[in-house]
Amino acid sequence: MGRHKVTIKKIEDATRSQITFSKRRNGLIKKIHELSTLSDVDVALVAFSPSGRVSQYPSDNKKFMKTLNRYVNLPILDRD
Amino acid sequence: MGRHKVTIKKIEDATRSQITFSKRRNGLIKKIHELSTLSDVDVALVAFSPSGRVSQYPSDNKKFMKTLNRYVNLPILDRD
DNA sequence: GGGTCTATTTATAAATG
DNA sequence: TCATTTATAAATAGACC
Repeated sequence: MGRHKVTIKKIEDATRSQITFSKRRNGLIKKIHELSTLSDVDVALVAFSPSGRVSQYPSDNKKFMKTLNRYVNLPILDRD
Repeated sequence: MGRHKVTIKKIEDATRSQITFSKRRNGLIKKIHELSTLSDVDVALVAFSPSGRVSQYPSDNKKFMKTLNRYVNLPILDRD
């Protein structure tokens, strides 16, 4: 989407990579919030930026860790 | 997007909720893959379905746990 | 339960403040 | 950097199989 069609491969230009990361991370977090709300489910996301900073969803750490722990404590056969 | 505009609130009908979950989860995982590839970054996702089954990204458990551990070991001040 | 179609909404690439 | 604009690509709601 956007002015041009984009091929999904690593963006070598660091500036463009960072800009794309910021915009798409925002879109991703919005979509996760929508999925979580619409279907009333637990979702957690961790995303490292090109510079190594981290974003998470949900922003509340207790809720975030609760979802991760729910995953970790799940019998492996019930995963995916 | 789609035939009608949708309000972001819990879908009470269980069947519609499940269908929406499946479709949007697929879209979400595609977008995460794109972000991860375009900006060459680590991203991890956990999503529980309405019936309690879990989906994850990346599907490879070692890569997945590596990203989670990278997060857990990060100094709290470097988060978000 | 997953796959296809398509009208329509939404995300976003590039350009610009 | 961070926000806004706008043309265009992409996601998806509902219907169907």
